[in-house]
Amino acid sequence: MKGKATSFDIAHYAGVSQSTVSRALRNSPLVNEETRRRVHEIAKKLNYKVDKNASNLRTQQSSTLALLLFEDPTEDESQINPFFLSMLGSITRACAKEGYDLLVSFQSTSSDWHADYEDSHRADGLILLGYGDYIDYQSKLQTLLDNHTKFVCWGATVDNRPDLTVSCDNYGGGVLAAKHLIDMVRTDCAFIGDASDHSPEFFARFKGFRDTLKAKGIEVSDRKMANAISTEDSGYHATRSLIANNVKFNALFAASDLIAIGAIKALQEAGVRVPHDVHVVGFDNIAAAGYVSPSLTTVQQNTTLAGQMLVDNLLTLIRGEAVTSTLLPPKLIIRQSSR
Amino acid sequence: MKGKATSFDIAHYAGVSQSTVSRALRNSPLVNEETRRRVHEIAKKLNYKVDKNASNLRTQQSSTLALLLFEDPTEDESQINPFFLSMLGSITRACAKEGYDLLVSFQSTSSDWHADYEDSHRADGLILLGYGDYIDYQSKLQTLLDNHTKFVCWGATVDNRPDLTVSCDNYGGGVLAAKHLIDMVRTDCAFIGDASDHSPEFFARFKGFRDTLKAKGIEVSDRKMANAISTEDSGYHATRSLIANNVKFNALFAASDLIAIGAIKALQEAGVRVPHDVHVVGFDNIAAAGYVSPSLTTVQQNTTLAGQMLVDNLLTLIRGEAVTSTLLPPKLIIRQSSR
DNA sequence: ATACAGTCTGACACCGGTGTCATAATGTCG
DNA sequence: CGACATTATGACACCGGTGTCAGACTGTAT
Repeated sequence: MKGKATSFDIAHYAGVSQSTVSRALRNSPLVNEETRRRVHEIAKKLNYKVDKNASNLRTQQSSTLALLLFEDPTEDESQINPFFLSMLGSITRACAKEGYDLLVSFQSTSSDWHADYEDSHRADGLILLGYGDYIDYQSKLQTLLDNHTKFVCWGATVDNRPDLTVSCDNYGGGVLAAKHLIDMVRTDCAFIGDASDHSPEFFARFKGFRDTLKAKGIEVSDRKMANAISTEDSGYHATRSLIANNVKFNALFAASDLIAIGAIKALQEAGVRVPHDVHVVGFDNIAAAGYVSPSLTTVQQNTTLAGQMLVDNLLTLIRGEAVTSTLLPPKLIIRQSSR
Repeated sequence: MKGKATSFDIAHYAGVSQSTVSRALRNSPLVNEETRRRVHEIAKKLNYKVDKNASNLRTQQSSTLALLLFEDPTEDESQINPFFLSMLGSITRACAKEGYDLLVSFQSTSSDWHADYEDSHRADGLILLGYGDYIDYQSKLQTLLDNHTKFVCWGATVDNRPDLTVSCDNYGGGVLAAKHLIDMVRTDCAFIGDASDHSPEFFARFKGFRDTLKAKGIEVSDRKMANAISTEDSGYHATRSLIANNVKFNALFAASDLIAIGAIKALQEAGVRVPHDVHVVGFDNIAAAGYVSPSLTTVQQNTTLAGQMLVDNLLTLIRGEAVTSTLLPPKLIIRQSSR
């Protein structure tokens, strides 16, 4: 036997037609039980596997989803945002559970992601994962919509299509962080992240935080805010600039754990004690949050559930059914950095 | 225009045959420059993308690699070994660089991984990633060999086929760890990992470690060894059992960083100071190694290079050429846990 | 015996490309 | 002008399955 066995080979050995083999292997009720058993047996002996390309071509679907990861570029390309990695894990498992394969692809935020995975029938739908909105992000999403490409987004919203987004309740997370600091009587708060709508997720976290303090009559002044993207380095430098500007605060809310970790490092280097002098709260609950010293209080996003919802919603869309906007509840994890 | 455009649609608009369209799109030198331009233009306008299934079916290859991740089962399924995640990142990037797609799949170690990705023409080759050897691992690899499936392994060896393995020089890494502890005059060493050939990678690390100490006339007694799989929890409990047995040591070598992190926790809980009382050295250099307190001295595996080599070697095999066994040099990263 | 429903199977078109072969059109040279 | 190489194109089989349709066969009611 040269090359791989085909359904014709099985047909030959079983003494039936290829059509019958195809039906038997898919357990069609049309075939006789005895025939079905014989075909399965021979298939197993020949180590036969259905050719996915032929099958997909005929049925016009691929049983495959594509995960497109958009990342802020970092100096060290091999380091991936741990939060996304965690999502990747849960998405992979969710796909497996639903019997779908997963194609993974990193997209440089600058590059022209043609997102041709679905057009080329490599995948039935796309999962878009990444912070914020990049150059042309919305217009590219619009192209996807125009092409009737099925996709769901994590975090970032799609104009007029809230149903395509699965996201953590970032605003609610910001509220949790603020309430916790109010409980701890630490209301002279700084914020590090991106308080513009350039990065919608970070902005929502900030708004929830700010609004909650405001309700208590406390303002977060512009002086106490610094921009950062979600890397340790960026958080470190943003915090240093606050310190250099002689900004005073007794609590700090970071838009992500990586930022918070960088912030703690900058604070400690400046001789500021955490949590004694400054309470720090992060966002995401990445693994490292439990390892840093002091361990980091943070707002947890349930990545397991998130991955499951992304896959579920996408599959629903692919089936042509409607989905509703999905907002996942955040949860405060209190650790040493704020007590 | 309902549905997606096909090459026939383009042929129609361009006033040429479908054959010519196919050739033009692949920039065959056979087609006239002017025709080629017109076809490309129309294709772009129609948002045409080659149907991968049709193309793959005809050419009998998929431009896709499959990554199969084997993990020791943990209680929290969503947490993936960070070292593997790091590998995943570098493999993804390496694939993209070579113009290949990547299918990612988690395999429960217990489940029957038919590894049918290649048989079903979903992927041209497999990358196997996981510690150690599981039930039937070698026999399953043998099945792959029998089926002429192209694959490469990380770490674990394949009987009689060293060329199919890309791996860190685990033995050399163990040597580095031992030499470092000798330099620090901490030679009363414990080892936590798996000092049996059940887990070949861990065993090699141990051998390099043990042999180096032995050359200095120092024995690592069985009493000072405890088994653990690569989780923080497992490292924690293994260390507690050493402490409970009243085993004395002033240095500890852990077969992985996760084990080391669990070990440090157990030591600290028992009132043992790290590094003052016990020096700790890990293996992998996962991100958390830099975050824990004290930060962890460890043997770094170059995951970027490893991912690249895995992909390169696999592609070489797919081209039908020979590859040689690949061993990557480890590097010692000295941090606070050993000084 | 005839009609008819139910069960099972084979023939065949089809999915959308790719590769081969034949051939038309044009140019070149003796 | 005929022989021949060169260039550009179309026709067509093919990859390996899936879905439709027709029909053979069996059993049961009329």
